[in-house]
Amino acid sequence: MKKKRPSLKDIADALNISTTTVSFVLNGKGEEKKISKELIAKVEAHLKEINYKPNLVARSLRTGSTRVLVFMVEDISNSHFSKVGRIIEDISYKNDYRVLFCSTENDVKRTQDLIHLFHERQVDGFIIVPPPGIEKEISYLLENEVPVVLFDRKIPDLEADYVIINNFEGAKQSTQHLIDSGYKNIAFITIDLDQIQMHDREAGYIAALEESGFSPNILKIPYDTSNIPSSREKIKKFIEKNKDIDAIFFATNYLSQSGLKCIHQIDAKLINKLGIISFDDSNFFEMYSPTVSAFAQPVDEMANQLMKIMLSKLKNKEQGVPSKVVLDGTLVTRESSLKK
Amino acid sequence: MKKKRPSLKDIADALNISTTTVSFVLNGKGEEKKISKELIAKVEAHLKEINYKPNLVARSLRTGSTRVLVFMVEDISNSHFSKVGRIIEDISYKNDYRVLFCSTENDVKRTQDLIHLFHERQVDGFIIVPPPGIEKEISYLLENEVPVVLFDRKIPDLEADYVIINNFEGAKQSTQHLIDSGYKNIAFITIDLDQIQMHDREAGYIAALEESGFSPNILKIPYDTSNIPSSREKIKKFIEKNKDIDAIFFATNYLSQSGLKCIHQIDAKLINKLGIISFDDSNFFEMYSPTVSAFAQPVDEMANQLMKIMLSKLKNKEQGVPSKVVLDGTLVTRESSLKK
DNA sequence: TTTGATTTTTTAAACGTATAAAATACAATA
DNA sequence: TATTGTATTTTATACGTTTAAAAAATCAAA
Repeated sequence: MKKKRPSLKDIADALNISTTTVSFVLNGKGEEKKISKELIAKVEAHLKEINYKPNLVARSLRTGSTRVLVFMVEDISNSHFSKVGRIIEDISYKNDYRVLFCSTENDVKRTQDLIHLFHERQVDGFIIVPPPGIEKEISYLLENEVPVVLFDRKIPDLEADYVIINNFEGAKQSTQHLIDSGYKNIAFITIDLDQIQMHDREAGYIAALEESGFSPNILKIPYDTSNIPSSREKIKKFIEKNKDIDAIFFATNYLSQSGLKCIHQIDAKLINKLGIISFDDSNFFEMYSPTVSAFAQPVDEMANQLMKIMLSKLKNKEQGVPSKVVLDGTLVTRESSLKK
Repeated sequence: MKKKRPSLKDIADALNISTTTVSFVLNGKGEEKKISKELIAKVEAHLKEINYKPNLVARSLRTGSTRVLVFMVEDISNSHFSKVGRIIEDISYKNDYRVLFCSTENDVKRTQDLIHLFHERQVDGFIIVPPPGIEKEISYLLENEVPVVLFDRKIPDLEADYVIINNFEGAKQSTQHLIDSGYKNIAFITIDLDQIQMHDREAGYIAALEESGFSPNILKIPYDTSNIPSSREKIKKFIEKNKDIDAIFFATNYLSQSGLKCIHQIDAKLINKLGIISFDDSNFFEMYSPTVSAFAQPVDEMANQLMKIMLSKLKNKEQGVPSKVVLDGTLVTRESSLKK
């Protein structure tokens, strides 16, 4: 005795009216469609009584819209991304959209799968932090006129909307701050990925050093979520070998966290001698001792801009030139970057 | 000039055959349905050529199945849950299901929204870590014969399938281990939530102490993700006030992490005097210094059991008595729980 | 060249909703 | 009374699939 979920038809039959009428009332179009007050009341009462839940799959098929957006980032548990995600979720809710979150882990194959999974299920829009090599899938979405907004990094030569920050300036400013604090031997620890935002950060670091006549000292770690211990080994060796380093600029917040652990392991007192600054802020940094300085991305503004673009694309399917938004971050100076 | 995505009909028209034939080939039923080899080849070639992607919304409406499962946990960024999630995702993929992850944040309202969101979109099954107060929605799903498997904690008086661990035994064993290591004044720091697994852990702690004639010393922190600093204040005060404590048993891995930071802040050397053990393991624990002992849940087995139950429910919609699986965890002893 | 058997392909309906267009009811007007 | 207008409700179709059942095509035997 399998209980079938009631459909509009069942309700219509029970009340001896047409499905159209029920549908109008259900969608709050009763008045507009001039359904009589009594009938509206009757239908509403019945809907409530049986606790009717519409079949959104059927609705989506009919309307062509799922009212679902996808937010795909490198790692949703990274507080930088999850903060943006939370704001996006709020704005979406207010506009009657739901948001699905997922992590690409910077893996192309996985990202492709996710994009297809959601596109075939007709989600209405994508907000994506694109991993390297994903150009083709993004183009595919674009060709099919699916709203896409890139975030955190753009894809060169691709005419897509994006919201990013000025990575070069941010990195230059951060490095300059360390120089201003009196550090003279500033290392840069980054990820060995061919992504434009990483190149920009590196370039900003080098530019600041050159202006002051210092020379760069860079360590590149392979990006590999599954092998954190090995990255930590690399960082450790690097620090131990370069005894003259008096400050380190980490290119991402998770690198900083790994780095701090390494520093602690090498020598619990070492942290008090090194100047530290991180690209991207993290909750962790104001809890650590010493508190850690960071170049923070404008989380609120990014989320707002992303959703502004997304909502406008959802509204007018025909689109003009892509919006290319480049925001400035702010340097948050805490204890770790002050000369001791 | 909006480009419509091609449908089965379009393909059928282009090839001058019926949609049925196309559908059979698309679903690999060509041979079975005795479509001629040449026609199969022709259709397949065309499908590939236009890079056809079926509309899964339409398919779901027709078949009544989305082949999507939902994995709802307290916090997907907690490594305990994300490890289980990863295995579940693997098994699901092999069985042609996709998995959506989401965090309830232990919030009833949010969980209700999520359950409705997904149920109305006809997902095929739910694996849920139920927050307190969610009984009604779970019952609702059960009544509608939606496959649900609870995990991490059960709901008393609810006839649902679940996979949990023996929290009482785990806590007792962990406490006993501290006693065996020579600690005499063991505190228990837990979350002030009316959840059965928390009660069991507390009871296990108390039972072990009583057997050895020690008396319990318990701190309960309110569960509140948004207010981590305040919990840390509470822990800090508790430790500072109870100078005689020589060991602490934390009821969850995130409490342990907060706790470790507090201990470090109070006195960098304090960690070397205290015995520490955590319920639930974490990646963090083997990186910390000292490495942290934990009572680890059998992540692999839990995931396997969860999926075994889920897949069987998905197969035979009619179900007999619920599967109630209670697993044993294992004590992972590391440096932090050895007497110094 | 008809019959039957077999192979191959198509017709038609269904899933549950939304909505344009048509239909009905009812009152007011001429 | 017939006509027009307005208010209310329904009919019919579409969205893109899947699939039972019917139909057509092919071939072998009689």
